[in-house]
Amino acid sequence: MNDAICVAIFQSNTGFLEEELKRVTAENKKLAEMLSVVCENYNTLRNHLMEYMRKNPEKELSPSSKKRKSESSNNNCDPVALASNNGNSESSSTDEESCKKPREETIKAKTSRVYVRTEASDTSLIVKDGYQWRKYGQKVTRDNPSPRAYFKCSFAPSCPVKKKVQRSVEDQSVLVATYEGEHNHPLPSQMEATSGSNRCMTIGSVPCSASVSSSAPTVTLDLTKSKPNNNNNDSKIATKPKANSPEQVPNVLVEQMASSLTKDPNFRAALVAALSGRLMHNN
DNA sequence: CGGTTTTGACCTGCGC
DNA sequence: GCGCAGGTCAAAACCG
Repeated sequence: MNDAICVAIFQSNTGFLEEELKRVTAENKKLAEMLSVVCENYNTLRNHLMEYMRKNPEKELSPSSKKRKSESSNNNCDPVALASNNGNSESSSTDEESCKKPREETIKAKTSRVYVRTEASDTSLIVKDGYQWRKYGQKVTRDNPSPRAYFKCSFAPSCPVKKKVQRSVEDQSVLVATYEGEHNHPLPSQMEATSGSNRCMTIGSVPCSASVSSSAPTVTLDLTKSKPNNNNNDSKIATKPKANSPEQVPNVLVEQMASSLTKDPNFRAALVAALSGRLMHNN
């Protein structure tokens, strides 16, 4: 009799574990698909850049008679940064260093840029990255008809991080978020996740969070899928016409980006928060 | 009522 | 020195 109970318990546990294994496998697959989408977006942008540069070979050299700062060349041609980086946003900072005054070098400890794809109809300049931001200004800049919004991190009063968000000139559905400085506090959503209530980080809803480390690749996120179902996410995320099929993405590149992402502590923290949040939610 | 957003004014750096 | 453009401030409006 006891044996029968033990067997029943064992079988139910096995079933549960199998179920869990299937779920984790599916989740793993989902993450791999997300990564390939990131690669795909990268390639799309790069192709756009190549095409653009082919069509306007000299335009780059004379954007306007006035070039106030190196940043202007840095800021408005996002795909340039993307492509020239070849997946490494460090090049943008080397650009800055090459032509920046020492004063700025000392002030700007770390800058990084994140590309977020949103609905074209979405006029808000909100990039959900897990942190709390307070908007302190908005300005229409010369090189871009869409306004640029200025944010400060409001989670910690002493946090020096600032963020600029502006729509890409090339693609209005892409938000370009430029981060300056480093957070001196943990990710708020991560804290919430560990306390059992993550507010916005779920894998299925595709990331409110993007890596902002300047040593990490520039990342394009696709938020056009507002809320795919957690469990049957078919991951047809990219909405733009495809320049490259996922099969064309070189494995080396995928691996390179994957390793860059996994090396980034911010990304890992966000991923852990998201996963733990989901697991807790499921259990 | 406190926090956030909006928005015009102001400050600052840069090119001419 | 002047004008322009980006960045920031701060008062008012807004919102939960």
